[in-house]
Amino acid sequence: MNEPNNKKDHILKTAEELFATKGYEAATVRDIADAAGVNLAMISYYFGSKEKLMESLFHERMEASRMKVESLLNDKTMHPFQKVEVILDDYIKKVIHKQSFYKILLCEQVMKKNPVVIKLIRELKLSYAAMFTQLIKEGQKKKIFKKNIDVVLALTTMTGTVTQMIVNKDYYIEFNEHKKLSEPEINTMLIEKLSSHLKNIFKKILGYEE
Amino acid sequence: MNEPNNKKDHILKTAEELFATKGYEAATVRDIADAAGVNLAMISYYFGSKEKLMESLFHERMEASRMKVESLLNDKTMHPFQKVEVILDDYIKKVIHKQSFYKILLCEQVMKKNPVVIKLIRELKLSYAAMFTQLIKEGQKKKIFKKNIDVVLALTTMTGTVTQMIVNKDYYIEFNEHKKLSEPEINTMLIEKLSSHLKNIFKKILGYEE
DNA sequence: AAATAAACTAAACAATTGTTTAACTTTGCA
DNA sequence: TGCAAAGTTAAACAATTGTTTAGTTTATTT
Repeated sequence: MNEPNNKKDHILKTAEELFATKGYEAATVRDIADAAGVNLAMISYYFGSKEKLMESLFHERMEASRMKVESLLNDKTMHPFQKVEVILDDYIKKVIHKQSFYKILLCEQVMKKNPVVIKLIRELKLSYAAMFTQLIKEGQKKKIFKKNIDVVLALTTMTGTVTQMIVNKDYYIEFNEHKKLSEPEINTMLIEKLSSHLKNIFKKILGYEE
Repeated sequence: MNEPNNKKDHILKTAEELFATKGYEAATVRDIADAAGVNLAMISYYFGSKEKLMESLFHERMEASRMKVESLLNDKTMHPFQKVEVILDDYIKKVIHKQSFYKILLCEQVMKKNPVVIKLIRELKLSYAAMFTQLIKEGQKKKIFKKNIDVVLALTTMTGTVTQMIVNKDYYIEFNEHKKLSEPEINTMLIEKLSSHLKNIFKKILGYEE
């Protein structure tokens, strides 16, 4: 399931790991080739260049993690805050289960170097904001959410909290003395904690009283 | 403003800007030397190496932004939540006014490459957590804050929201149509928005009812 | 089986990297 | 003034970078 079935995907997966741990610039094509167990030239052969390898990674991963939002927005039966909860849980799981990619994403947002990557990120952010705006309006129309909600600020807290947790992970474990837990157990715990934490926060942000 | 080592500080400031925009690896010592208008060899002369230049930057900036917490914690007259508000405002202003450094800090937290830098970050994080824990305990003793507050999770939302805002800045301006504002005006607005946003959130996190 | 295309490799490529050298100029002070 | 220390420079250093080449092996098609 998670195992890449062909060589190209294997290189992509290896590159993802190295970009996340060493950074894009510091991870050389030789590092990637060695770690993937393939010849140096195979990276140019399959992707054209290191830069395009990065772009392929973003195309691949962002396509795979696209939200299934339309059905959620059009659902007339589900409660607006339940929809918010679904979005929060969906995002949290995505980030925690794909920490390597979201580390790369975070750094690329800071650098803004690769134009193709920037464009992909921009489109994702704006679609996210538009979707969330619509959802909030629905809740406001039903007098469930308060007026004058700052959408981008709300989403900034969502993405900021979760991505920052990737980086704070070790401190979190150390501070709360969860060292005995295995890696999957830690991730499950983080998802749990982040979920209730952000749902609680979003009640306040949206002015929702249950 | 005493500046005994003008040139060294100038190089440091230039390097900070380039590390923030291009990243540590991509910003070459020649880039830094050219941008600072100094000879290439001056960087090795003053700092020893590129790596130590980075470490000098962190020593310099983190020392300068050290919290004046002791007086805050020992203050018996100020309300616990007022203290939280002071901490939030202090952190927000620091990050917004020193965006370049906090971009670098963010990336370094992801990479974890330079041991000296990692150690500095770790010490800062743990001292922050310890300080905040004490503050929360004070509020709990006075029956103002609720029990079972996740300190690291709370701080993760604080740092995550603010640092993420640096990265979301352009989208925030675009989405809310604030393009006409100047850079200082934007920063003032961001500080204002983040302040009320996080104070609101922390009321919920701490279970504080005004 | 022969021919053609795809997959793969080791070696070489030019360019760039951080750092050092050795010579030169300026500064500070006895 | 004299002169050592500090500051500054252009040039060179070895190592590493991403990419390409030219050739070989493997797979597919006819």
